[in-house]
Amino acid sequence: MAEKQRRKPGETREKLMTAALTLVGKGRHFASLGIREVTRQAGVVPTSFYRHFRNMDDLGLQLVDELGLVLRRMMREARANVLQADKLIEESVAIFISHAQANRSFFLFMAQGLAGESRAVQEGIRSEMRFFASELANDLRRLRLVDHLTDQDLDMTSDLVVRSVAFSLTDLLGVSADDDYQIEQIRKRTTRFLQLIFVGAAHWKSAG
Amino acid sequence: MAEKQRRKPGETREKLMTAALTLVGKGRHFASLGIREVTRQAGVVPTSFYRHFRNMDDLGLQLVDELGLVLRRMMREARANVLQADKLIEESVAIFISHAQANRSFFLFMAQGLAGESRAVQEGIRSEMRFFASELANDLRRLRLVDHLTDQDLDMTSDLVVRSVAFSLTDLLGVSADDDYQIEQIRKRTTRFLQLIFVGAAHWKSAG
DNA sequence: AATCCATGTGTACAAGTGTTCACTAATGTG
DNA sequence: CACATTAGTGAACACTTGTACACATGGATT
Repeated sequence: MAEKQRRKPGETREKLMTAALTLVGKGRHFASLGIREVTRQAGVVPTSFYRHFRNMDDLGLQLVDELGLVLRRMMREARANVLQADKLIEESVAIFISHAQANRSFFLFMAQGLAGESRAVQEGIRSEMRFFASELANDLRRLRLVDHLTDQDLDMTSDLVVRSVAFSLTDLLGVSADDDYQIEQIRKRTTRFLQLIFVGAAHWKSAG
Repeated sequence: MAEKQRRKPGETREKLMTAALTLVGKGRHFASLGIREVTRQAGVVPTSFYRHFRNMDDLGLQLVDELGLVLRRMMREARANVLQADKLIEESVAIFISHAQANRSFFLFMAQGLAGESRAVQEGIRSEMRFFASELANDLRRLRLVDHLTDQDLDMTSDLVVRSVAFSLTDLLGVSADDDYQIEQIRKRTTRFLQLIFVGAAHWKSAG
């Protein structure tokens, strides 16, 4: 019989989170996942679940935390790789798309969670997006590309940018991961969205 | 015992769809609803479900069709009520928000379906949004406010507008329906988003 | 008036669900 | 080394689930 096999601490915990993400990656919605289902996918007995999470919402919240890490990695890479200001938008979008592909399940979870069942998860994801937007605003301020904007207007612009990119995410996750043509279309369209927004920001007069 | 009580044709069908929406309105996610749960909410025996729908996805698809009607009503009202071009954005946003409040469950369903479990529902909602965007493009063309834009750029602008509004929807549905302050904030922010986009469109040069 | 069919009802069943409990082995701490 | 804690296991529970079946009934069609 299968004996207890204790391995690295937190390994089962990680297996459970990965299992949930895997199921989401297979097309399931997080809200419809059950404890037994997740433990089965993880190759663990159902009772083990309670050693690490109180319920599925709890697991979702911890996934949001990990999502935060993914987003921070993405920001860091963008900051490191986007050198020429004139290619800023194109390159940022490209980096975003490649990260979204590499962490497909994570971003699926994020897109689902925005209108998900758990209010806490919803709020967590929203909060991550706000953080992302505020970091973007800082970067833009630092680059001094939009000096004429008030802080408030800059925040609004960043917010709109982040939302637009997030929405493109749902486009991206809707097409199969190897449909290069469609992905290229999404990349182009997202780029143009952002360009349009920045043209607007360049000519924006506050309190208009 | 409760005898069969045949009423208007399609009444049970409607009761089932309303029941699903009601549950969504109560905070449940559509993907996590079950047949028994919906029939229970509708006050109908589980087997009745199969007289009208093959499964929950099927019910979802029919909800998307009804959602289309709601959107069309909203468009019609916007066209009838937005008279002065200079208040176009403000008034459209106001109409949108009031419709979103009046049909809260419908729009919750829409927000959920965008990243939902059923690919067909997802595609249906996306298709409704495309239609909405193309209608918006037509209206803008008719009003001759953005004459310098190519058809393609006009489509892109409309698309971005619809997406931004749709995202605001998730903000709106996240706050309680009688939190006037928050709703007013969302209204203002959405209005500014659209103004920013239109400033961008006004200064947009194609093939930039 | 006879018939058909769409739509309703009740019963049944096998499978899956969340959660509790008592038990056990590995690990970190004294 | 002894011991408390953590993290794994399997069996059991009371329910809920989707779906199939046989049957009833009202309205429409013939």
